Amino acid sequence: MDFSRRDIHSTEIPVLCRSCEVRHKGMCGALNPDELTLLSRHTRQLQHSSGEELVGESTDVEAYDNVMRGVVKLSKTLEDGRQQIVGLQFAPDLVGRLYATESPMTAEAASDVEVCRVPKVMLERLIERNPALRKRLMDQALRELDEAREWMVTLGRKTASEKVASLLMLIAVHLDPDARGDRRIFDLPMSRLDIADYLGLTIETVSRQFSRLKKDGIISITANRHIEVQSLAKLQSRCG
Amino acid sequence: MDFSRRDIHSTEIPVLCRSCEVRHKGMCGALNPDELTLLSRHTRQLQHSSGEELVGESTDVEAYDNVMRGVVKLSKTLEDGRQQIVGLQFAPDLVGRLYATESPMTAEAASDVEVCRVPKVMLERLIERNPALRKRLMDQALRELDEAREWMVTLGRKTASEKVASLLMLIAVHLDPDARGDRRIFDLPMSRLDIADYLGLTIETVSRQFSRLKKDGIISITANRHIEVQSLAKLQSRCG
DNA sequence: CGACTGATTGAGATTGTTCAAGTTCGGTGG
DNA sequence: CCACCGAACTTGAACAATCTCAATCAGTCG
Repeated sequence: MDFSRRDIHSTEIPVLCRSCEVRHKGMCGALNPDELTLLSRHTRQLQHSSGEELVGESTDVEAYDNVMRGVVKLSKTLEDGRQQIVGLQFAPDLVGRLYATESPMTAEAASDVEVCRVPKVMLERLIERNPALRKRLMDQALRELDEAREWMVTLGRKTASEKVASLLMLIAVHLDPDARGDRRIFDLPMSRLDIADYLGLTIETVSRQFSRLKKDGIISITANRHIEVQSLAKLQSRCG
Repeated sequence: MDFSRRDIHSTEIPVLCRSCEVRHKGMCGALNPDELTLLSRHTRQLQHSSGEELVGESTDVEAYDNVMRGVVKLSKTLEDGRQQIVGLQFAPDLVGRLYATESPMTAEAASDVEVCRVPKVMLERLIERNPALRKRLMDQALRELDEAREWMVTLGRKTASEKVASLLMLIAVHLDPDARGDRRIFDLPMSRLDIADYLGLTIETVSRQFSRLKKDGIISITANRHIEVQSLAKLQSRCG
């Protein structure tokens, strides 16, 4: 969203993975110079605009994507079309189910996104040889599992209003983990429909809950996507 | 449930981990004879009766539990007491959040349970040295993540009736993965309240859905817990 | 046999959905 | 710059699903 909407689809851009500022926190931070050089010869930095699919549900996986910028949503769909978003991935997460030949879900750019695409076998060989990398990916899997279970509580036991508050909280925290103070300003990286699909609600219910949070002075919204959280503490108190 | 309800609480029984029949599929299957011997000197086989807590939410973890028999439920609770079950673990799963000092959830015996308890540091050292073990635990984490996401779809997007059918399906498959044919007979390893907490429903709704499945001839229930699935295919068709 | 726990059933209240208008936003072309 | 357009969002009213509360039933334990 903070990204001029050029009409680019999956455009390669000539930048190496190693030059990315998020690298030390992500996968690449576990690699030594030789490995980075090796990797850079096999990876491509790609841009996807909002809505583009990175990997389809039940399709073969031939590469993993390291998120450099933007937000990727993971979703699953029932036969009749009902959809559930089962995870959001922010930089510097690695997108893709390790070791699976078939993706258990769809990965799609929620906002405009920049990723570093690594061939599947390439990464898996690297994991074999590099314990630090292996540990990082293990930690990511465990963290994602924690988050998935946390979200199960939200889906199963919270009211619509608590669900919406919880999502705003989640995004506020993920988009700017180091921010201080009680206020937050950010752009939602997803549409109302995405939000509804994440929360297990309809867009109408989501909209009503946003209106209520506005009326109660906890947030203000401009241009549909631009959110100002007046008080994280008050928002937290609505999360159930 | 298939276990006489003696009043035993966390009783030690003098059997080594290596002697268990499930070992080749679980963690211990990745160990060589030396490691097994080493392990057997530091582990204890324990029995827990239904309802006993193995690990409390937000408490320190000092050991992991390898499930040998029975079902362990993982749950999280909101401040006001609303509870959500976020996972079920069957033999030969390892219970416990790897590498965390504090457990993100409660682990509790859903049925009477037998576990092999391994000290935390002991197992973590073993993981360092044994790539096969590491891979198994990585695979378990990834599988649990898949299951958690699968369940998010159920929680977020399925109707009460589909939720109940999905749970019966899940249990039928897990309790007897190798069974053939279209019928299944098993004992529910959990109470109606547990089921409700797993599905994000109330016990009344769960009960009504069971009654409906009975009326429609898809299952029959005796003694509250004993389930006969007349047709897995029909049950599947109700899973959404 | 009573008391107790867990499960079922019913009736009414509540929450969230559905369907049907409106409204706002962002882009496009005159 | 403004009018127009489609997509995304909001709002309202009726409806349906699920919850809540209360009564009843079944099985178990003393």
